[in-house]
Amino acid sequence: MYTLQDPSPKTKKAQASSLTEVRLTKAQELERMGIPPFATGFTPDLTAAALHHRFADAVFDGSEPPVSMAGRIMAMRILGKASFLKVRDGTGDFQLYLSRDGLGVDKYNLIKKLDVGDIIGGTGRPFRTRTGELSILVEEFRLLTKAFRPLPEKWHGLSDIETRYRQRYLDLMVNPSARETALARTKIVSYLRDFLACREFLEVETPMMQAVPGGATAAPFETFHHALNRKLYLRIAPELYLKRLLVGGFHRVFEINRNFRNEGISTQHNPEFTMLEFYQAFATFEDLMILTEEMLSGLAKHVTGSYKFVYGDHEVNLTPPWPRLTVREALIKHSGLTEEQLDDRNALFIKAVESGLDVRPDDSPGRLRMGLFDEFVEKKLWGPTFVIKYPVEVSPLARRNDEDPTVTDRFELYICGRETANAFTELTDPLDQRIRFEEQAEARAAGDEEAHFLDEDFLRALEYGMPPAAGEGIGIDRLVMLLTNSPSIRDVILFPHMRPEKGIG
RNA sequence: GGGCCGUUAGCUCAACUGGUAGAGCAACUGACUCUUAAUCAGUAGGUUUGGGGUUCGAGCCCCCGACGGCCCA
Repeated sequence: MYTLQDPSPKTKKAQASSLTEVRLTKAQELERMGIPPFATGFTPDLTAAALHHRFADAVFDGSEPPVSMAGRIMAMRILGKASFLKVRDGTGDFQLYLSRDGLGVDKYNLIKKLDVGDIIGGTGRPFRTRTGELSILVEEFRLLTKAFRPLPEKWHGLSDIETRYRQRYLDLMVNPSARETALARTKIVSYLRDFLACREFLEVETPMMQAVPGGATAAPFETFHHALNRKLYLRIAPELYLKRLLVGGFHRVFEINRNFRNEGISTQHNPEFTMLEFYQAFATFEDLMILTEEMLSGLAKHVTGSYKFVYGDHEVNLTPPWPRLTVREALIKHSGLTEEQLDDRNALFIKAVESGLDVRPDDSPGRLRMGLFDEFVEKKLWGPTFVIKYPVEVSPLARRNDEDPTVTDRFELYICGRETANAFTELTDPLDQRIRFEEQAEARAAGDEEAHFLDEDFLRALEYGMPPAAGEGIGIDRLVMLLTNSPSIRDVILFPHMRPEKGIG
C-alpha cells in the first residue's frame, strides 16, 4: 500500500503558500480514502492525436469500445453534476466528460479532490458533445500524480523569460511555441544525421575531456581528474580527433556533440553548445560549398517547407547557388578600405584603432583584416554568402592556397549576419602544421588565452599521413535559431546556462 | 567588463508628485447535468528581489548587492 510521507520541514517551508497547502491536504484526504495520490500502473491505449485522427469523422452510436487516455489536467469546468476536464498528453489535448449519473455520486465527487495540473487517467467511450467536440464519456478515472504546485495562468500563460528558461518544464507544459522549437531542433538534427549517413559518413564520438584542447580558437574550461592527478580540459572542438580518424582510415566521419568554450554568455553564446563537424577525404573546400548548399537548403525545405524563411524582420532565401566573396572583396565593399590600404599594414592598423577595435601593435595584417571584417562586414551578409580566402594566421589548421600561400583554402558561411559554417581543405603537411602550432604557442606565451595548444600526438598522426580532406563545422544552436526564428540561443537550448537562482540550487 | 531597463499575490499586470498595495485568472465556500478563458454570489491571499539610508511617512527617492532583459565591448 502506497503511503504519503510527511512533508519535511523544507517542503513545509516551500509550501507556505496556501495554494500548495490546499493541494497537499487534498492528497492526504485522498490517501485516507484509500486512493494513492501518486499511482502507477495505468496504461493509456490512445493518445490525443490518435483520438482526433481516428474519430475525426466518426458518427457515434454508442457501440464504440472504451478507450483509455492519460494526461495533465489543463482546465476544469465543473457544472454541478457534470464536469468537463481539458487534458493534455504528449501529443495534444482531449476532453473528458464526467457526469454524476454516469459515475455514481461517490466516484463523481472525487473530482473535488482534483486540481488543474494533476495527471489523471480516464477510460470511457468516445462521443461528441452538443457543440460537436470529440470527448470521452468517462466510466472510470484515476488520479495518477497529484500536483502540489499550481500551473501558470490559463489565459496569459507563462511569459516571464527568466522562469521560462529556469523552469523549462513549465514552459513546455503551457507554451506551445516552446514545444515547437524543441521539436524543430530534434527534426533538424535528425535531418542532418540522415543527410550525412546517406552519403556514407560514419557517426563517431570523440573525447569531450581532453589533455590538450584543440581544433578551435577559444579558451577552454578546466577540470581535474583525481585518480590520474592531472588537469583535463573540456573540449572546444572535436576537430583534431576526427582528423586522427581520417589518418586511421575512416574517410567520411561526423560528430554531433557538445563543445565547451569559456567565454561570455549572450544571445549568441552559451558556454556549452552543439556542433556538427564532418570530414570527407579526397574532397576540397570547394566540394563542401556544394555539399553545404545542398544540405542547408534541403534542411530549410524540410523544416519550414521552403527554401525561404523569415528571420527577425528579414526574409532569407537559401535557394542555391549562393554567392562567394573573398575577404578582400568583402572589405572593399563594406569597410570603405581601398585595394592599396588593404595591403598597407599601417593603414589597416589606423583604421582598426579609429574603429575602436581592440588591437595590439604587433598584430599581423591578416589579423587586422579579420578584425575589420568582423566590425564592418559580418552583419551585412544577410543572405547566404560564402566568404573565402582567409588569412593563414587566423586559420592554423587549414591548407594554404596553392597560388597565394598567405591565404587558406577556407570558407565561412554567413547567414543573417552570422557565421553559420566554417570549413576548409585540411592541412595535411606535418611540417607546416608544426610551424602553425609554434606560431600559436608564441601567441599563447604572449598572453593570448584563445591561441591553439601544440598537440604532439596530433602531429605524430599527421606524420603517418592523412589523406587529403576537407572538413566543416556547423553550429547547431545558431542553425536552429535561424530556422525557428528565435532571437536568443537560450530559446533553442532546453536548459540554457543560468546563474544560480537565489534560494534554490 | 560597461551603459540602460526590469523584478509587486501562484500566474498576467495596475498603483498619479512620496500619503491605507489593487484587478483579472488560479484558489476557497455555495449554486449549476453539454462546458470551451463556462457562468453567478461570496471569501481569503503580500517580507512590493535582498540589505542599508533619507523622510512624520517609501512599491515609488538615494546607496550597495542578487537575478534577468536589451545594447555595447
